Amino acid sequence: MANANDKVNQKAAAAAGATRAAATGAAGAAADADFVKEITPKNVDYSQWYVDVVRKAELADYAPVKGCMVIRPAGYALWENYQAGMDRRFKATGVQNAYFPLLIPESFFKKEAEHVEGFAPEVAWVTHGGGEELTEKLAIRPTSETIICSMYAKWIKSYRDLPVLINQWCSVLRWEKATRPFIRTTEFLWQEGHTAHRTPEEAEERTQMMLEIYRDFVESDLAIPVIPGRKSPQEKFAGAVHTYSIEALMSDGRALQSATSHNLGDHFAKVFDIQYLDSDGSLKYVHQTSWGATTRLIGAMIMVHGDDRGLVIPPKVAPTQAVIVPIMSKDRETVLSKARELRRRLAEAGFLVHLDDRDEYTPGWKFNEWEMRGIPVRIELGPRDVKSEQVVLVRRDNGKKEFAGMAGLEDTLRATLDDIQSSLYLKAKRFMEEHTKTVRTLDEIKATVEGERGFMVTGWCGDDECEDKIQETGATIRNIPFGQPAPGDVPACACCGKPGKYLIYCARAY
RNA sequence: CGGGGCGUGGCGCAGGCUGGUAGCGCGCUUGGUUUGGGACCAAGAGGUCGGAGGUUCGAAUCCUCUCGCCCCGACCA
Repeated sequence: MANANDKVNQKAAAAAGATRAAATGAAGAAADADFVKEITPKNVDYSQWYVDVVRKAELADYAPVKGCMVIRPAGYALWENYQAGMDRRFKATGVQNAYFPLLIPESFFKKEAEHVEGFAPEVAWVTHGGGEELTEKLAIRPTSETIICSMYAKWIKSYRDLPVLINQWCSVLRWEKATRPFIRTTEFLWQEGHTAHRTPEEAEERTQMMLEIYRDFVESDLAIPVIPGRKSPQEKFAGAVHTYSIEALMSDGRALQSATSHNLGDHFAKVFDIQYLDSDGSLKYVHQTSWGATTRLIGAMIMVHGDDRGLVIPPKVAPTQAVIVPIMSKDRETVLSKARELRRRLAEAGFLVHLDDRDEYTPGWKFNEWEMRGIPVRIELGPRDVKSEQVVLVRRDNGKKEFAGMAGLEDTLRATLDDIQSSLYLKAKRFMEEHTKTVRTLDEIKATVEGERGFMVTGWCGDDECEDKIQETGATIRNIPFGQPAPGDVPACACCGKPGKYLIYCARAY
């Protein structure tokens, strides 16, 4: 890593002198390498690029404990915006927030057989407290179904108590073997929604409703296109009847499960004895759902939109939407007071705007710095602009510069941010489409996984053995997308060649 | 958990083979000149070389163990 990085930087530094003179003021993607230091280019080492972006943009840093990371203010501000975007949508459907304990008694955890089996390998246990060994060890929650179900059993008595729609924002712990910042860490932040319903139909409706909320949030706010669908039985949540997911495609061609929604049926209700008296006088088990999204979505945003200059944040979730960089060469006070006035104006208009009036850095340094941090729009304001009542607007997504009149700047900025938001989505969507191909055989899957990667669309007979064979190629069935073709139009199974039962999306996944 | 790579001031690295008590660039501090794409000059501060043992008169360097990070695979959000 170090050697590759070093060589690249030397090369970039050498090239810089030659090209910098030629690249006058006009910014462009072609000039990328000249200005980027400290970030390994994507095509040299993608993983290193990712880690470099995380650290240089100060989103996170490694913590003293293996697999754990510190989410720094720049990263946490993103998460707060994600939370706001999702929380608002959850509440609009009647969901309320609550908080359940971190520690779960072993006996609770063991009740649902499939659930234990699925999570056992990655659970951390508390065995001592107050200097003494505990009589029953306590699991640090890897997910909260069990503790929440135990409470639902106490709270739910009548059909009039239903539905119960509760969500909690918290962190969970899963002892992972290989970790990467945001994508997979030992402890991670998430939300987990847990609902209880009167009928299976109502539970199923909620399961799909929540997946649709995730799809809407991820596509609208994070500008990441996704494939919504159902997980294969092998890939579903441990203890669920079935699981739905939204799958996104990262810019290295690997898929990332971005959120999941589970129909738990009455599996947990039966082992936790969550029964209600229905209007017909009979005792019935509730039907449940759970659904979650995590800080992994930050990793998705980095990998979908980021480039060799660093982070690119979609305006809708950007903690800072525009940064004003004053050029204070001469007439310092005039420029600065104009910049302050501009900041106030834009803030009053509702924009998240920052004025970088630090004296110790040159404008050029600030340009690079804010690009690395992914701020959607830069507003340059110099003596010439003050005279002509204008500013220079520079877009992070494509580097384009334009002059904008000081009057009506609010409208221009609004339109620019909107355009960046939709451009990012369209660009990602185009990438996903260009990296989605139809395959017919295992060999084709294998070749694709080892080659250009991306999504592979094919048919599947539904047998576990065939899914296992797909997994041996390094790819997995990401999901069975909604909107399946008519039974006769499903392609043949890529493994056994028998008539396909499902159209599936496969990919090498994170 | 297997295979590979790397741990040396805040960051990136050199030194290691051939042991002699640590150096470079960036950053940081102070002063000055600068400011439209990572400015310049001068003077400074900062390191028990990841950790623990061992070999040796002497260890960043050699040996053993250990911890961490990164990459590639198997499992997961």
